[in-house]
Amino acid sequence: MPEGNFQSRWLAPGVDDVWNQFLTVTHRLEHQIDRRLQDNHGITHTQYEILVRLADAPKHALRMSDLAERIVTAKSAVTYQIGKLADMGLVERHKCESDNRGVWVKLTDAGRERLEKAAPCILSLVRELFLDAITCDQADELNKLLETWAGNLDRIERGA
Amino acid sequence: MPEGNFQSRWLAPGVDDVWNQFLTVTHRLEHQIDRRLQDNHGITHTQYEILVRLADAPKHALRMSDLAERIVTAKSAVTYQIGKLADMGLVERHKCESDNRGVWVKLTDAGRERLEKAAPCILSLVRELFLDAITCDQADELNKLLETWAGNLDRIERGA
DNA sequence: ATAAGGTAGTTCGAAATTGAACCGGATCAT
DNA sequence: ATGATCCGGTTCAATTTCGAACTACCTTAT
Repeated sequence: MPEGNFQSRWLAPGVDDVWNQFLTVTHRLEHQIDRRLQDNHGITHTQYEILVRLADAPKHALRMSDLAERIVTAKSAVTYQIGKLADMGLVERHKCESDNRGVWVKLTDAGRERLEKAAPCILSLVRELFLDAITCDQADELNKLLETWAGNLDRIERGA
Repeated sequence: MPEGNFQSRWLAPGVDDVWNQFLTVTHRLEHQIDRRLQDNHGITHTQYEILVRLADAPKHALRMSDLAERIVTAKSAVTYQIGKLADMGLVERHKCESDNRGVWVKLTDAGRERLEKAAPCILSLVRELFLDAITCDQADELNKLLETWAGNLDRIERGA
């Protein structure tokens, strides 16, 4: 650390930029998606994600914990959001027969409709911003990277 | 949409997975970083980012607005966080001579020290999780993608 | 059977983020 | 210069998130 200058390049040059760019870009992506979803369809990105997960699930229903795991948030946040979505009529809670502690969350018809209306809008944005820039080869490459990162995260989360 | 089944594959197969994985992985990455930073160094990821930006800036100082732009949050959030960091003594506010409305935020010595202690910890995590998985070629490739995405975001933010 | 420990979900309080409203201080026209 | 407008930053209320504590239920071992 010569002449009192602060160490501003933290990693190998170039690599350090990748990380910074990565953070910035992901923030900006989330921002844009959130804004468009909110403006045009009255739901947040989190809520949209919940609807998508439910739509993808068999019988369009999931347990609270599964939902929490899939959208990567605290259980309490899921309780909160499902409360809001239920108030909007987009989702319903059902008793779980096999486990009396459990709750099934099910997409309602209104929820499905809302999602079907929102999805094209948001997907066109995702394409425009994110996917159109990627060739098939790059998508494969990126996918490999994401798998690796996911694996690393599994390991760390287990180990820590 | 045959036999009432919901359209669960939104994009071309594979591509759609990339997007989902991308969201999940970024969330999990942020989570891990936040947790480690909080547990070991008593600052949040946002606060860490602010310290880094200040350290990188000439004279270790930035204007509030610049900071807001760089860490991609609302101005009010920056006001809030700088308040906290100032309470912790990691940062100082200074009058701006050239513009009496303005505020310079400057890293204090304590702030620099805190950052120097936290950086290796968080960087080793970033390496372990994120960077070690990348070859130089992949880093270049990823960098190109990020540039493109950033460009797209510029365009959209301008246009919308 | 029953006690011990684990799990599902909610509740609660604290912290963070946002957008809108606001307050000067600048800037630019006439 | 002076009035209109713009810009930097703060304040405020509303929303969201998190973690810890809690309740109720399940599971397992003895």
